[in-house]
Amino acid sequence: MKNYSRQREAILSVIRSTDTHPTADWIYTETRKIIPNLSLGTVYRNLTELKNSGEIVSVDVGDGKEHFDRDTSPHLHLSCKKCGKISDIFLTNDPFEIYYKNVGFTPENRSYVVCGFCSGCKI
Amino acid sequence: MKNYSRQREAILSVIRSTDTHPTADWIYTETRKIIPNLSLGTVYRNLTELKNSGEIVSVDVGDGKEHFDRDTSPHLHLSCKKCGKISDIFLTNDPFEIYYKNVGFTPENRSYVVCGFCSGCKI
DNA sequence: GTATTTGCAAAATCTTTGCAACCCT
DNA sequence: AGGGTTGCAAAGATTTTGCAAATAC
Repeated sequence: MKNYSRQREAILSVIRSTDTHPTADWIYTETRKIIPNLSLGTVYRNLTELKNSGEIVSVDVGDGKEHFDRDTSPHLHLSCKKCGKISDIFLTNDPFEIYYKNVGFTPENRSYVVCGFCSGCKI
Repeated sequence: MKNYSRQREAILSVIRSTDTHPTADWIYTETRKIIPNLSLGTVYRNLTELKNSGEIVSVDVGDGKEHFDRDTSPHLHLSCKKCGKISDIFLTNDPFEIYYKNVGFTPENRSYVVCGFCSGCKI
């Protein structure tokens, strides 16, 4: 670890091209438009590598799939149970920072996800 | 939906017996000590049912498995990447409440999870 | 030249589902 | 009786991994 690869660059560029929160499979499909013989295993290996190096983060919205996010700054995700839309709310500071300090925890990946119903889908 | 069942009661009692954040498989193993011929499918079906009725919530800590929590009040989970321990931090109020109001979002399941390193595992 | 990375395919993991039998009301 | 629930097993879905060939430095 770690050498340049055309595949990794393409995968990263695809993730950076969207403000949605794509899954591995979506990233695979999109990146194959650039590198047609790309394999899914390569996508997973690179996603792991990109997470480890801090270039992307993963978001769990409770649908059983891992989602990825180009934005690594702490922010809040609102996930609508009906339409599936994931909205971002940017935070100027992390309100939980004080707790990490208190217990001596070193945060690496902050995932603040709230599932519920967006204004359009409210019951 | 919905009839009493011995299985559902046993599953719920197992979840309520621990302050860890068990997976379906752990709940299955433990509940089989009470009902030896319980099947895994029944565990999954009841976990879905218990989530829907609001008796438990699920927590995603980024390990690919769904974890469950008997505590349905909003709180923060600190998940250690090294030892795997998940610590709870109880919140007297939700600092993000203002954002839900602002965008008209109706929250149902709040999942605030931070992965990192606990004080004992700090590098 | 050595080590990393890839494509392919098989395997591993976790979760869901079809169905006949069973339990609850 | 009638409908929800179960156990079992098979199927689904997502992610990981072994390996030889290809690529990067």
